[in-house]
Amino acid sequence: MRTVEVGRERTFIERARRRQLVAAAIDQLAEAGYAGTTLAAVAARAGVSKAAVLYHFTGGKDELLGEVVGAVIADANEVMTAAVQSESTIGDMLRAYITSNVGFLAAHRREVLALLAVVNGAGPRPDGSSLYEPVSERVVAELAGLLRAGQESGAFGAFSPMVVARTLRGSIDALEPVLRHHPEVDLDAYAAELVAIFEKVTAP
Amino acid sequence: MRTVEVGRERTFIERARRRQLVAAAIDQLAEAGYAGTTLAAVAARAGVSKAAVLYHFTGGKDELLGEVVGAVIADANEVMTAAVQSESTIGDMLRAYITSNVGFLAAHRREVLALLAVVNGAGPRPDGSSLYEPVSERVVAELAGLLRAGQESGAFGAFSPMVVARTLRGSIDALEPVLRHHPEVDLDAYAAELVAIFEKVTAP
Amino acid sequence: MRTVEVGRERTFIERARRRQLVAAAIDQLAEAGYAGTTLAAVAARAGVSKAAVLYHFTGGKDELLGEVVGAVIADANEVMTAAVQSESTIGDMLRAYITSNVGFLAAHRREVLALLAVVNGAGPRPDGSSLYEPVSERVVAELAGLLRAGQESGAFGAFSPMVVARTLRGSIDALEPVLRHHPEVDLDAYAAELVAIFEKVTAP
Amino acid sequence: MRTVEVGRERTFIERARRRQLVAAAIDQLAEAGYAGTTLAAVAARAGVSKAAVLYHFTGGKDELLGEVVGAVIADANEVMTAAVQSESTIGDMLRAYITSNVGFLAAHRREVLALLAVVNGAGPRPDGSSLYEPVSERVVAELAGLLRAGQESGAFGAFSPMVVARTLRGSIDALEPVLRHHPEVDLDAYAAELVAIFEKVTAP
DNA sequence: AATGAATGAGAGTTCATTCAT
DNA sequence: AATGAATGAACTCTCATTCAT
Repeated sequence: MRTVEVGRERTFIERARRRQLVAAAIDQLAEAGYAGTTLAAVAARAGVSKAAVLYHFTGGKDELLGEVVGAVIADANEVMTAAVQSESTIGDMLRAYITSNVGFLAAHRREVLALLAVVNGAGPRPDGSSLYEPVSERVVAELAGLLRAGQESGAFGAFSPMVVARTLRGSIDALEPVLRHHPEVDLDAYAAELVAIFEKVTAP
Repeated sequence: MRTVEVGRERTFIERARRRQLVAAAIDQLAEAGYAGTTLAAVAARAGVSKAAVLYHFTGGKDELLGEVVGAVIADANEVMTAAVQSESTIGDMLRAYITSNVGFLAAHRREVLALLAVVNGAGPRPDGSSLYEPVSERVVAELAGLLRAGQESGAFGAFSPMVVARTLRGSIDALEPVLRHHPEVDLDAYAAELVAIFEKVTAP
Repeated sequence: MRTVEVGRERTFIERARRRQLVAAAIDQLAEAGYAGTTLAAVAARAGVSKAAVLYHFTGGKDELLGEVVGAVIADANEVMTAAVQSESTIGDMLRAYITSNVGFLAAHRREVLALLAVVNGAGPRPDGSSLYEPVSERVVAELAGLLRAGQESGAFGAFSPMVVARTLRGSIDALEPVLRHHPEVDLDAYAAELVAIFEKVTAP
Repeated sequence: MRTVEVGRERTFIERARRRQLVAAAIDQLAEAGYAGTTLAAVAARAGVSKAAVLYHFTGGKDELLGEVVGAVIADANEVMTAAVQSESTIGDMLRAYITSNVGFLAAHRREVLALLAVVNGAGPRPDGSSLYEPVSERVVAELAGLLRAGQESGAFGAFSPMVVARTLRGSIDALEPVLRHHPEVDLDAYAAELVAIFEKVTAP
């Protein structure tokens, strides 16, 4: 019964409602976490009925949360890709990667908290597979690629690209409690510190 | 909310049962994640009834998971404190911190996966408070203290202790997917890489 | 409950649409059964919106399914009445009843499956009343009348007209699984067997 | 999560509760039909909560209704097998089949109405397969076997065993509206009429 | 004539928790 | 010390129906 019409056209109003519902879901996730994000809560936040949410997201909660994840990742990707690609040296690219990433976190606290809530909250599937971990692993792999390229070009020194990539991702993800509980922290300064740290790490 | 009935005596058998149930909870958390860890699942794993779990953990699921967190943290603390305190220079202490931490991860995969499942999976309480984040924050603060001491003694160079502390914690927590999905990774080598990284970062 | 708005005029287009929707409902009933026949499914099959179905069938699902029942029964009636009335002896009439009925089943599998789906699937109303059983009872009563007339004219022997009428109806309705799952069965031969059976039963 | 411990032991109380719930389901099915038989209705009838029903029938509604079907079929089988096997000639067996079957209907109206409600109401599965039709088909096949044996022994005349078997089943199933709406009908007499009918049909 | 949007009522199901035994 | 039985609250999801446009 679940129609999977891939390229299905959407009206303007429908797109607006979907955006509104995704926004409500993001807010709810950021504030109440994965477990606290029920369809009822999202619907109430958006001022509509539960059924309305399911009307717009035929795929149910999965589709809604999937859209949250997709939307935030797409936004972040856009910002970061632009920042990284506008640089010419690999060292500058790494700097841009860090600063644009932290910048995105600072500018989209709620979105990022929501993303982390979903990715951490949606445990392993009953069959053991994991829904979102492949995404993270891909991100780490790409980052490792950048680092390895830097080494090959002589811009970076010796280190294990995978370990440093994982370390960098972990360093950025570790900002979650800061986002949530320490809004007073100056994230630009934080980004500058991170840049300094990874300059030391990658120095030739 | 965790009741701390001061002076509550426990018989030997009772302590044994509690330990058994905590172990079952750890296994369940490591395999099925936070959402997959229901009282029924834990009880079944331990071969007892749901009611038995609640008999031993009057505080309900919260108390059980709290005990999981407490037990794993206590174990880790013991190992790491011993390792760190057996060193004499601050640099060696940092190295010991990292290697003993990764060593603990390697030796207690299930426990650590369980701990992370609880800490990441248990969202904010309905009242907004957070159950486990203070623990992490305390850990970060202690680590920052160590780093700051190193700076004051001249053993370490200039950097933001809080940022590096958070970075180090994030780096270690980022090992979770490795623990879960890449058992082939040599964690001793990984620890050595991490040591190298943070030697560069803290170098005077 | 079926509203009979006397004198309600319908345009040509409206009648066509209704016929189309009834046809879609028949197809859906035949394939997916009573439970699988939702307004959404019928609308999708007809290529219109759910709301369109309700626009044409103000009485809602009840009216739509009622029309299905009515249409199929009317069709069957027409065929069978013609067949029966073209015979002159009562014995021939009974034969014609059976063969034309099975013939209708063979020629209108989908319609008959749909009819049976509705009649068997629609349970008693909440108030206890039954929507379609009166129809069946009327059919049985008419058939019993034919049999009784045969007895009074001396063409048939002794038997309970009501029991034989019910038996004959049951015999024909028992063809449902054949229609659905055994399309290879030769229904003409089946009809001939039924005729033979009821000739024995009604023989003087 | 659904444990399928086949040979699972049940306590006395549990068996009693299950029987009670099956009885409540039978009553509900007989009175309100398949669609009217919700877990809430069954639970209310039994004076327990919905959750209690699911506590005793881990498999949910499917298991409950399956038990209804199984129980009624087992009861009917017992009665009819005993009746048929206590006869020595095939002709007597057929008579016993009919009378014991109608006798069971008379003595267990509600059970039989419930059985028919489930078998007719549970439409085709989404995958197209049917849950209970195989049962009916098996019954028809067995009956046809009996008839064929009668023919081979010379006790019965010429006819199609499958058609007569289907006809007999249909004849008995056609008693449903009588059970439901005509409690005044004398079912012993009805059975005698059926016996007479099928004696004529099977006469050598 | 027809629809997209929205909804309320109710479905089956899960789970932490209570309580008499 | 431990349990079987039971429950209430909450969850996701389905469906016939309404209504402004």
